Amino acid sequence: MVTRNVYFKMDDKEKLQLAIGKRVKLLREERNIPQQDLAAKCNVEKSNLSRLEAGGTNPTLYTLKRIADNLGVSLCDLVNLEKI
Amino acid sequence: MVTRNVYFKMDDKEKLQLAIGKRVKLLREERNIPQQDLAAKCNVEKSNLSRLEAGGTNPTLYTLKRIADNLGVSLCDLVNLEKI
DNA sequence: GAATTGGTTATCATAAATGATAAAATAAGT
DNA sequence: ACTTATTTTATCATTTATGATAACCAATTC
Repeated sequence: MVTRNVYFKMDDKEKLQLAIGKRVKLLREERNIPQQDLAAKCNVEKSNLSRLEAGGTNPTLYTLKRIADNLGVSLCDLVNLEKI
Repeated sequence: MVTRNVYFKMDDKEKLQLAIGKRVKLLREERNIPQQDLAAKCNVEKSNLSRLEAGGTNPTLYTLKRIADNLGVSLCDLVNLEKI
């Protein structure tokens, strides 16, 4: 049995994922852009974007950058999340 | 024009990676924190952090969050990159 | 009711991020 | 020059983000 030395509580990651998902969904819906349209613009699979908005993934910087660009916000603005 | 790209053409992803790496390195050095110390605090491998600062990886949001926290900046601030 | 629209969920494959370790290179101090 | 500290680089294993596809659900619209 390998004991991993986890510095952060395990649900910090999950909270972060939920927060970024919520933020993307909010910004997208404010602009009335269907999920699949945003996905297409960003060159991400719609299933992937659905998972992301649901907090089911820990997106990479590049994925976030493409989403930010196509939502018309800065990367900084996109990751301006509620306190976690 | 012949677009043969004999000379290396950096794509957006690579530029982004270089930019975030540069930013992390700058913030870390401003605080006089050795790479290995920051890596340990963030619970990331020092080799991983070295690659990240060199622009050799496309970090996930959670990795960036841990780095931001341990550098004492917000995520928003960490990804406040030069125009790409 | 059938078709459409927007979204979700499941599964599998692949690419890539990260972990883990070691060695080599570089810088800094004595 | 000799340590010591710091960083870089290489390699391999593991985990996971993403791609790709399909099926499904819930409203709407014709």
